[in-house]
Amino acid sequence: MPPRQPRPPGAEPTSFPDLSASVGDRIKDLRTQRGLSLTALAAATRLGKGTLSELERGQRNPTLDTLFAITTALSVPLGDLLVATSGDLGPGRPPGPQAHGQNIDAELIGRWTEPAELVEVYRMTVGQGRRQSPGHTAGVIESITVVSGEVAVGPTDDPAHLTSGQSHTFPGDQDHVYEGLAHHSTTVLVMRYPLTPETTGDHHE
Amino acid sequence: MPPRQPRPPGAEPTSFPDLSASVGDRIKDLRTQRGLSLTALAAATRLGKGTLSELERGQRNPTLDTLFAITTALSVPLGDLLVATSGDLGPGRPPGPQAHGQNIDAELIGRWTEPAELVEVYRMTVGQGRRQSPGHTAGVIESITVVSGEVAVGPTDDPAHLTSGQSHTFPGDQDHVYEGLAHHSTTVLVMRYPLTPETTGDHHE
DNA sequence: CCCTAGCGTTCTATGAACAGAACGTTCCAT
DNA sequence: ATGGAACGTTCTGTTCATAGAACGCTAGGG
Repeated sequence: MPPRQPRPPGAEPTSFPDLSASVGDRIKDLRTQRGLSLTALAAATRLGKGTLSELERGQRNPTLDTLFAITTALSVPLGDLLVATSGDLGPGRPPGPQAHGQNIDAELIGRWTEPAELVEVYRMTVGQGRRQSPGHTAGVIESITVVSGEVAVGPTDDPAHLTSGQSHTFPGDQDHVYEGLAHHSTTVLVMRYPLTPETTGDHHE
Repeated sequence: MPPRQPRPPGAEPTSFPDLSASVGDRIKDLRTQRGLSLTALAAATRLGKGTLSELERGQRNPTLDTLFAITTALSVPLGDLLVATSGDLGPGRPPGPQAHGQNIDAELIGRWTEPAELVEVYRMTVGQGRRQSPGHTAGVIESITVVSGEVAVGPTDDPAHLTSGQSHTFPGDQDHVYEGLAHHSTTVLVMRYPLTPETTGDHHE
């Protein structure tokens, strides 16, 4: 569907139902592609689910903040909402942008490839308590920066104790632990996966 | 869900623009490029010129309709406003001691509010050379994690030397430096702006 | 000196975007 | 059947983006 027509002078000054509708369609496509419910996307974006419901049906005129919250949760560039061309979102990426643990939530906010590695950036919130993580694929390196709260992270036998503003880097391919020491902690997690020839890169600048 | 950005009184706009500010800068650039006054652009877009004035200064959170009206009047694609975080960082700010300068690109990939602060996450790429950054608004804290390459960052008089996987945290409200030591470096930058309850609005009703 | 004309900013009222709760539905488990 | 869990929709009150007017500023002309 054409996203919209450049409105000739004399048309309605307010509200372009075409535009809102096409953006809404696009959001719904992206959401369902990932198998997310409205409730899940609402949680990931921190938007009201009523808001999303009406947005998807073109009954709202979203603000820039709202659009940005949605695109980052869905990990697409902002422009992707505005070119309603039914662009499929590239290869893989079935799992969706966020993962749940009892105590841990991770939302993918950035992902790109370097010459020799794939980089993913997560916003991770950690509730109080300890959580073991088995090693991931070989060669993975994790860097965590604490935004708020207090955590102990790192190799199971030698975790680092971090508070606001502190960072730590450790190998992600051996068992490690995330332990929330405050009631609620927010962190930024950078994961770097060595690029094997099979791991085909993704797009996005 | 992000309620509203902090706009500390009397402070210059940050040179790591938040989303609204960067879009505002972009609009102003495009408008002045064309020799248009606010009044003229208001007429062309059928928006209030007060609206445009505040938009350009990052004091509003425009809706999709508003953005569309502006882009069509200026005949640029909508996406042109939204990638405004790429490119030069801080419009022509510092004639400082930068040797090669300008070689910095920052893309906003995450943004949310904590109870007491606004958090922004950038993917920042740094070319070789040194770049001074003037202090941003009071209380800002920056944390940088190097993904690839090699940089020296921090307070101008005491920068830290970082390579892949290393991180550093420093106050962003005093002069600091970003220096790329490798030909090309990629980093993740976390900026935290204190949210003081009263700085939310410059006017009240 | 006024005056007027253009500029960008600030003010005021209104309507809409928003969060969150309440609702109706469907689909399981018991 | 009955409960409850998940879904998407609708409702309600609050916040904020918007239009347009009023304002202050800087010329330039008579």
